[in-house]
Amino acid sequence: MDKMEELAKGIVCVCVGAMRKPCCDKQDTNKGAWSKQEDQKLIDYIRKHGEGCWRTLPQAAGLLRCGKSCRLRWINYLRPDVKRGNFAEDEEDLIIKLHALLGNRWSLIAGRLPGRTDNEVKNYWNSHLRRKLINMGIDPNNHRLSQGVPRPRNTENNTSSSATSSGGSKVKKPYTSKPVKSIRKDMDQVSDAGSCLEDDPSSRLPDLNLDLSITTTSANNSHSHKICLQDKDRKQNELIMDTSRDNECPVSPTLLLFR
DNA sequence: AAAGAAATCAACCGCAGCCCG
DNA sequence: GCGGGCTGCGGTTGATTTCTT
Repeated sequence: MDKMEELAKGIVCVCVGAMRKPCCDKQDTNKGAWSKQEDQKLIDYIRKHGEGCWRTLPQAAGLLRCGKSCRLRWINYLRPDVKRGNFAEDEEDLIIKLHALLGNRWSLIAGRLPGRTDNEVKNYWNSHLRRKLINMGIDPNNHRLSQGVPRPRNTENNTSSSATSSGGSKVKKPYTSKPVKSIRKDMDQVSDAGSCLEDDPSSRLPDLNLDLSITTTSANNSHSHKICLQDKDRKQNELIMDTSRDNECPVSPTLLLFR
């Protein structure tokens, strides 16, 4: 079936010469996991020539990969400034807040997390944070308190569970109320992220073509993120997301967003 | 110890937007 | 203004790892 489709595509491409070329000649490219040699070739080439021109890079670097694949491998894994390992609690909070603001714009979110890639943030959201919010009774798609999901009885328990998920050891099944597959089904039933902003015109975001800059300030026990939203007209608005963790506020910083 | 289930993450795919001729 | 090429993004898949029974 697949081969027939490929064949058919090929025939069509030959017949209509002006048609858009595929990003690479799939017959001549490797797929799947990268070998160490391939990684090294890519690193060496980019060190010499720099990033860019992904389409011609594989051939120039002697790689049997398509340009897209090279770019992805470099950005997500090989780039020297890629930060690997568990997400800090700060980073988790920031992702949740930015997701509430921006929706699934992973590259924008990742851009605010030094050393993190969009793919990593996306994976982390889908595997950890989504469930975390669900468990807290928050709809991860629109960041509203959801009615169908039981509210947390003890906030402290929930915040502590969040700490474990971001901690050093891998804690499996921190939020076992729902298997992933059923969560994915749920996704179909609720609107996209940010939709809550759409059904409430008063809270609609002005324009998401924003220049976001975030500064993290930590002093003593207080902790806050300042987010500067700069729109196309260079009109700047500052949004302070107070995530202070002092004793007055035993609630997870995450929930402050929904107050 | 083994098998099955669940979780994680790297990589692929297709589309949209930008840029340039 | 239009069309084609390239890049980047987000959704999805599938292999691998880890946990549970």
